[in-house]
Amino acid sequence: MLDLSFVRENLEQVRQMLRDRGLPDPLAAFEELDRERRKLLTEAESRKARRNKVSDEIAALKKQGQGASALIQEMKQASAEIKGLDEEARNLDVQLRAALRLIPNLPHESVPIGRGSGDNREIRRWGEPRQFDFEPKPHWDLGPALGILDFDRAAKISGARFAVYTGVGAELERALANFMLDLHTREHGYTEVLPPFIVNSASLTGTGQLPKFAQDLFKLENSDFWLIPTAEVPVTNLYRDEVLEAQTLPVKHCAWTACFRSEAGSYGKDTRGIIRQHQFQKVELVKFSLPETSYDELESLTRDAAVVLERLKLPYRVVSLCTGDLGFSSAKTYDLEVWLPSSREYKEISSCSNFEAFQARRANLRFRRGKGGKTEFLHTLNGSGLAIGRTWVAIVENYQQADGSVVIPDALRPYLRGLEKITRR
RNA sequence: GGAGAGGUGGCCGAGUGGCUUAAGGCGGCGGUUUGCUAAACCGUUGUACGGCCAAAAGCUGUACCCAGGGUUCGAAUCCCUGCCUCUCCGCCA
Repeated sequence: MLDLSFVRENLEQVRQMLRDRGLPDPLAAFEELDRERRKLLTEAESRKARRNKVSDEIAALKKQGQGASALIQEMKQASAEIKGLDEEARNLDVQLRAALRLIPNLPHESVPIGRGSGDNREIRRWGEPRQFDFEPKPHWDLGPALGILDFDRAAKISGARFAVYTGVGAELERALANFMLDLHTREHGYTEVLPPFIVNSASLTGTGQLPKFAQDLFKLENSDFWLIPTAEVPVTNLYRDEVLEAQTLPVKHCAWTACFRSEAGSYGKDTRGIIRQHQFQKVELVKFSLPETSYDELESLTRDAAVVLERLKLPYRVVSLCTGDLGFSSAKTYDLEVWLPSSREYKEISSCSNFEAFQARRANLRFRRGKGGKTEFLHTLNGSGLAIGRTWVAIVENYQQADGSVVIPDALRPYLRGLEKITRR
């Protein structure tokens, strides 16, 4: 959410931003609503001031044993009027906030302007895609053939967009989680968190998934419980409504969780394999930062995520998302895209974003400089470090051999009791 | 699932409709005293949104005692609903 007075004072800039993002303008009535609301508020408040004063007078009169029925009658009337004014003001406030919550974040000035993924800017590449002397197979052929992935039984017990990992397939998934968590906690200075995978709607509103993106989420029946679409939600909300001390910043957390997404509206996209699933695992990196250092923190967070790919020797590139492709809450996003030989393209495996104060305002995440300082909204950042299922895919596809076996990258072998190769058994 | 007790400022804790401008204490901050430390003493103390002001300081208004409704001229206090915490019982990995 953007700051109300910021929008009030920079209406044209906000409108230009919406055009850059290619979105309709929800601000048509904004100025009028805002003005009317403030007028009502001032009126109601001055009447309340009078009511408070007269109530004291009534108390004083009664104490002296005098009657006050004329004043009480007057205040009865006044209270009814105040009630009406309050209600009108609240109405306008609800409308105003609804409009405000539908406005996406302002992109950082370094974000390229463009309409879609075609306008994203490549920042750098790492590693060379391997030259195969045979036709590389997709993971949805390799996995079932090796007996480490089972789509048929997943469809039976759950449905489409689910997978069962078996044997070394399951172990590989677990090894990747441990490998990533160890790297980020021991070498990159993140404190591990294992949060609930179910959160309430206040948390989802804090990070911006609600109210606009409810259709992407799984909701549990007869409750205010939702399955988390990413660890970003519980971890960013850890400090909701709290005031952190400036010297503790940046606070850096990593978390392994399962993630659940309804994938409504993605019919026909990535239908084969495990690229797009209703349930997947992810290690997430989350930072709470001072405003003035948040873009440095974005660079280092992106590096921290990229190190996972480098240790696994998986070729990747870094892309800066353009205004049209940028997420709702993000001011700037780098996608890490890993090379997938079967489709001969780079595929998103991590998305690292600086939200500036956008989430902090919604979730009321603040910090204080020194003892007497004013509270300020801090900046939040997060990125996958990495999506585990997609890393699993990248390893199986990039390390496949002509005979259908898969070599385990060196860095992962200690996590798989020294196993060097996955073969059909 | 059953029974009960609770939710008040950074923390502890008082507060049964107006004398509360939320007592008192702890902590924090500033000061006096002190060779230093400690102690004692004095002062001070939250958040949000408005108004006055060029701006800051300052002054001022409103709201906030878990949340949302209600009763009342007036609610931390009375009523209703919800959420959360704790204790005991039952069930359970």
